Amino acid sequence: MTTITAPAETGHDHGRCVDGALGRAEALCASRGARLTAIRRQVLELVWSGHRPRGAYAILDDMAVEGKRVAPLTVYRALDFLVEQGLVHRIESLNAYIGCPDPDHAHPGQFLVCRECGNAIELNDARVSAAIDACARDQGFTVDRTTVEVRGLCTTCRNSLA
Amino acid sequence: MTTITAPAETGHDHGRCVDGALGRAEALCASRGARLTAIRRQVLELVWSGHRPRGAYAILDDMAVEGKRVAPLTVYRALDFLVEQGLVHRIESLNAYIGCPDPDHAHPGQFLVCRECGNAIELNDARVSAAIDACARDQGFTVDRTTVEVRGLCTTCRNSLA
DNA sequence: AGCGTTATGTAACTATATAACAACGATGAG
DNA sequence: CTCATCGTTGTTATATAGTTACATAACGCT
Ligand SMILES: [Zn+2]
Ligand SMILES: [Zn+2]
Ligand SMILES: [Zn+2]
Ligand SMILES: [Zn+2]
Repeated sequence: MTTITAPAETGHDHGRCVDGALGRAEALCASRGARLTAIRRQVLELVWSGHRPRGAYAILDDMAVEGKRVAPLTVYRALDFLVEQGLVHRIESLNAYIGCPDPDHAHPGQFLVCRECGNAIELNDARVSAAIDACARDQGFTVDRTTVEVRGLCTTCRNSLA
Repeated sequence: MTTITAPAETGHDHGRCVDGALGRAEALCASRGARLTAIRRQVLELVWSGHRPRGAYAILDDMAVEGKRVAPLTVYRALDFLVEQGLVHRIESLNAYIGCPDPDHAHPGQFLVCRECGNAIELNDARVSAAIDACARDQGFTVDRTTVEVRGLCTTCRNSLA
């Protein structure tokens, strides 16, 4: 199984994309009895403002109105909640966060991150997971969490640089 | 091919371990015309002070003598050099650095990091690399660099917690 | 309403990393 | 050997990322 999110499809209607994500989040939280409060919802929406990972402080800036800034903690708490619920993934190599297109099914998170456009494509490839699990098993290592992040150049950017 | 470093072998003589790493570094830099200066050598030695990833500021503390501290930049510059030469890997999920046991052959870096003892085992498993490359190819993505980090519990710690 | 739990506010602080510019020092050409 | 050059290091300031401690407010149940 390989699930793919295409961030920069031609004709991509991002408003719809965000609405879908927020809708799934509402439903998921409701079904779990988790509270998607106003702040958490706003942070989730801001994480989804594009398909490139967004840093906590960028979100913090987004939330400022008329010189009034929320505290970093407010954002980090919301992000912690969203990550816990699987609505958002953290990209370790960028210290940034990105919305998950498929929060209903638990999965690690494997990402291709373009160095030019900054977009991140989420994969969840069974071959990769299986290979990692096999290695861990060989070492007698019990896996909690895996981080797979690939930096490089996406198709679109490669073509446009040619 | 699966290369393994066992950080916590019983009877592991760490002095020898460090000497070996420094020797390989000397030879490698000499063969490349790269300059392993006193500072760089010291930072490499401190990275190798154990088999757990060490943060830049921890190294900075290590280097302080009688209240005299070097600047962060000094450490970061040395680490940049060491990473560039493949003598050290950066662990993204910990913002920390660890010595590479096999700097002579270029390789990404795949790590199992124990949540209890903090030790990191470096793997370089061809199955994992192949699976990732295949995914990237499927997406038309050109790979620069891959980050594979697995967090969990090592054999030793699992047994001692039992 | 009363009460425990969960979420948010506020402030100060720690940790991680980079920028800009000056000074030093090894190396090689002349 | 001397000077010019380039890579390395020093110094100071600043940017970015994340946490601790404690107070207050909202919610959800009885
Ligand atoms: Zn996901
Ligand atoms: Zn791109
Ligand atoms: Zn290595
Ligand atoms: Zn362990």
